[in-house]
Amino acid sequence: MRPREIPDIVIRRLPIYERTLKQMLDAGITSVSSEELGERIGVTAAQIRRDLSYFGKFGKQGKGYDVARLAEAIAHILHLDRQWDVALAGFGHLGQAIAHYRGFEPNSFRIAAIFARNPEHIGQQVNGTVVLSETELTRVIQEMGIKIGIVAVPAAAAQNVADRMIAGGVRAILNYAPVILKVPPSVWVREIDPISALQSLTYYLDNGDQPDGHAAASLNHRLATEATGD
Amino acid sequence: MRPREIPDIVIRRLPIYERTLKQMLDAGITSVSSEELGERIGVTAAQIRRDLSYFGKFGKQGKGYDVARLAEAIAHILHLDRQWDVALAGFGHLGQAIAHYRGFEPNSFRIAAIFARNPEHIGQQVNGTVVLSETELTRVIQEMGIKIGIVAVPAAAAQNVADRMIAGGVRAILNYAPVILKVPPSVWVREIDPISALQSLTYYLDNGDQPDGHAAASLNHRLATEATGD
DNA sequence: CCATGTGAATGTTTTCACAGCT
DNA sequence: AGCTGTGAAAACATTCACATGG
Repeated sequence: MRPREIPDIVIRRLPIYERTLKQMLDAGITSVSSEELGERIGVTAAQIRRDLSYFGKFGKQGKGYDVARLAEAIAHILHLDRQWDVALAGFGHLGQAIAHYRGFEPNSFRIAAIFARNPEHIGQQVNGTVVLSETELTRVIQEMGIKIGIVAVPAAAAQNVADRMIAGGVRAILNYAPVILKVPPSVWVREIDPISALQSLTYYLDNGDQPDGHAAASLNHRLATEATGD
Repeated sequence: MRPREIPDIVIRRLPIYERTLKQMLDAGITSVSSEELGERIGVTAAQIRRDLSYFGKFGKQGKGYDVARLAEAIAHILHLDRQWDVALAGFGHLGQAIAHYRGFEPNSFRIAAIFARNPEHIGQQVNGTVVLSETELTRVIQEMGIKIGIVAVPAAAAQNVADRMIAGGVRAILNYAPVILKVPPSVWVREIDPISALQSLTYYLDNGDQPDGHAAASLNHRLATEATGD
């Protein structure tokens, strides 16, 4: 029998838990209750306890959770206790911002390959990674065994780039292009879509309504929407 | 009595419907069934019909929907039938990528003010918008009547920037910083969090599991993930 | 006959509330 | 006394399935 199916919505909350625990650890906090953690994150204590219960028992009754231990446990569940090579396709303003971002390395990722179409970009280096021609995309991804791709090319090129990443062995894609990618069932996609996010925010503006269910919607809403960056 | 409360999850799907309809229009398609639209987007036909039913009747039995008319109706619901001024805080690699992005104008937004801390950036122009000192943030936002802010500053500065945007009158924030912003109930926040997205993807990699519920999870998952406001 | 719009059924996620352990 | 982990209940979201109207 299967260990029980874990809802994707739960998986999407775990990185926030892990990040918050690491921040607490940096602040010298070594123990935390679900109540306290929930307050920092903006979710209920019950939700945190329920989410964690899918994976085991990490707390001590009457005491709470050991911050370091729980952070490690979640990192392990998410396979963050190793470094993942990522392939970046696209080197326009967005791709360059992604390539320069220093938040990947401390969080288990490394931009291990960058692909551009513009000949002027090919050969440039960012953080020690050389920009390659996008014609090499499938081959290099395959040879390097890369399983994660970031699509930061214009909408019109996104599906083609995704297809070629998948042909090279990519199984997870972070898509910044405003397009719904068609991928086989073995491939996971998360969308980063700031325009959609803004367009849904305007619904609540200027019509005199107060948003309601505000606090509750917070993290869940974010997780549901997967958004984008830019 | 209130017109009935519309779930935020529904609001978050509308921009995708609108975008897809506009793409179809560009392709010369003038009529569409919920079945066909759902297939393009990756959701069920029933979901599209249910979502639209919160707002009225837009289709013709036996015929489907008029693409242009439905796109306009959704744009109207989301208040996209006007242009929204947006304030951008942060002008590092990410902020510059956002400032240069050409996708705002055609989608009802305009980066109307940019704020930086680095003196070398202040005074620069991007698409006709001058970069101002972040010390001016609250005053300028207030004077310009800006209601939407984009936070693209380092994590440590994000809460302070958000507070000052809100003091200036901002009611909706797109947050790129990896921090949970604390905001009053009258303010909505959506998170753009690529690191979290990647960290949830790795759960599914390398453990031999096939993703399941994949197709169904797609759009909903993305929507669920974005978080915020509340 | 086709496809919408929607009650009813089903499925999923969150919250309640408390037994049980420290 | 305090807080976890979890059955059970409630709330929420999706899908079914069909009456209805073009």
